[in-house]
Amino acid sequence: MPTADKPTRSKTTLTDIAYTRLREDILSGRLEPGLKLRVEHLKTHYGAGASPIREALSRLTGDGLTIAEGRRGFRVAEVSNAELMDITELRVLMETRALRMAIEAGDDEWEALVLASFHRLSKLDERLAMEQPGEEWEERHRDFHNSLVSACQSRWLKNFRDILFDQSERYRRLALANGPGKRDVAGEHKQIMEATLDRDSDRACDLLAAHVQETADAVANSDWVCD
Amino acid sequence: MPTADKPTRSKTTLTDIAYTRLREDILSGRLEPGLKLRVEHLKTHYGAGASPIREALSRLTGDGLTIAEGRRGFRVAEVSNAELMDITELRVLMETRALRMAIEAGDDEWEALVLASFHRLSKLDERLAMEQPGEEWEERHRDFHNSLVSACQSRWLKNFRDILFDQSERYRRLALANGPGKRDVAGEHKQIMEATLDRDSDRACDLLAAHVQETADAVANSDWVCD
DNA sequence: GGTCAATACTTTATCGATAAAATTAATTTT
DNA sequence: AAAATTAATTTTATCGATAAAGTATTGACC
Repeated sequence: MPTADKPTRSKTTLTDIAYTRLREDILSGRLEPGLKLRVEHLKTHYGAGASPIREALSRLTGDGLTIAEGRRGFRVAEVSNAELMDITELRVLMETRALRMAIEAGDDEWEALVLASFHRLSKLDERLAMEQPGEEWEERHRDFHNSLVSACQSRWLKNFRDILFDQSERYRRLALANGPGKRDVAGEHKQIMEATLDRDSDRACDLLAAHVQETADAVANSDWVCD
Repeated sequence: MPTADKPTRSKTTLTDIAYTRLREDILSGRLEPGLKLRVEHLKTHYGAGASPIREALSRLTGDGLTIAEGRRGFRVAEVSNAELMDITELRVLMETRALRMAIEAGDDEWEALVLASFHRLSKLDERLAMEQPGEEWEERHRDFHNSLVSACQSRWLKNFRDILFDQSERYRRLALANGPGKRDVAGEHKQIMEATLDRDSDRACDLLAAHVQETADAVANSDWVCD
C-alpha cells in the first residue's frame, strides 16, 4: 500500500526516502516505462545501499509501479492503452464509491479541508494559467482529490483508490507531458467541489466520474506510442 | 500485489520462499495478529538472511498482512470486527464484479477449469466430512474461487480481489479454528458453480455475495476476542 | 512508593563483500 | 555466415558485520 503520505509518526528511514523519490521519478516519467532498474546505478543516484533500494522497489512492485522478475531484477512497469482502460474503469468505481461515503460521513472539518485544498489548487491554476503544471501543481491536485475522499471511512477502499490514483497520474503525466489539453480542468474541479459541499452525491459522483474518464480519454487520444 | 501463485516463469528466490511461508503462517494464524516479527528470529526460522526476510515483509505489508513501523520493525497486522466488515463489503463488490466479467468472457476452457476445481474441492469435502479443513482443503477452496474469476479480463480487479480474498481467509481461519460452522458450505459452492456454468450472472453473483457475507457473519459471531 | 535519568542491552536499518545467475562477447563448428 | 559452445563480464540475490535507534534496567532522589 502506498506509504508516501502516511500521517503516522514512524521515523523516516532510507528505504522511505528511496521509495518516495523513486515513486516520484516513475510518476513523472523521468524513469520511463520498461526501463531496467539496475540496483548498482540506483545506489549511487539515490545515495543508499542495496538493501534499502531493493526494499523500496519491493514496495513499488506492490503498487504496480515496478515489476520484479525473479533473478533478473526490477524494471519500471510497462504501459498500454488496454491497461489504462482497466485502471480507469476500476478507478471510477472506487472514486465514486469513496466520494459517496465521504459525503455521507464528512463533518465540518472535512468541508473545510475540501474548500481549503480547492482554494490552494485554484490559486495555482490562476497563476500558472497556460503553463505546464509542475511538481507543485501535481501536489496540490493530489491534495484536492485526496481531500474529497478523506472522510470516507473505508481504509481498504481508500488504499485501493490511492493506488489507482497513482496509476492514473502516471499515465496522465506521461501522455500530457507537452500536450496542452483543451479542457477546463479547473472548472471541473470547481463543479466537483461545489456539488460535494452541497452534499449532492449523485451529481458529485457523476462529475468526478466524467472528470476521471475524460482525462483518461485525453491520454488515450494523445499521440502516444504504446503497446 | 500477491505473488504467491503467479504463473510467470520467474525463478524462485529466497525472498519468494520467505514470502510464501510467512504468508501461509499469517493466514493460518500460526503467527497471530499483533505479533512482533523480529528479523533475527525469522532468520533462523525461515533459513534466510536479513535482506530476503525484510523484502518478504515489505511485500506482505503491501498486501496488508503485516505492518511496518519505521525504525521499530514489522508486526502481524491486527484484526478487528470493523475491519472485517470493511473488507467484506469491498470484497463482495470485487468478487461479484469479477465473476460477472468472467461469465461474460469465459470460454470452454474456463468452464472446464471451474468444473474441475469444484470437483476436486467437493471430493475433499466428502472425504473430510465433519473434520477440520486442513491446508489441502484451503488450497482447493482457494483454487475453486480463483477459477470462478479466472476468466475476468481485468488485471487490477483480480489483483485487488486476490488481496481481499487473503484478508477474508485470515479472518475465517482465525475465527473458525475450532468453531465447526453449521452452514452447508459445500452446497453453497455447488450452487455457485451451477449458476456460473449456466451463465446466470445475477444468480451466481447473488449466491457468491451471500456466501462471502455469511462467512463473514459467522466469523463476526464466533466467540472472538478482538478490537 | 513513584518519578527521572543514566546505563546496559536489544533490535533495526544499513553497508560492503561475495557466490550464483544471467547476459554478453568470443570462438568454434557446421 | 548461422548456429552452437564456451569464456568473460555484468548484475542479482544474499550473507555477515555494524552503527544508530529503540527498549529495558537500575538506582538515585524527592
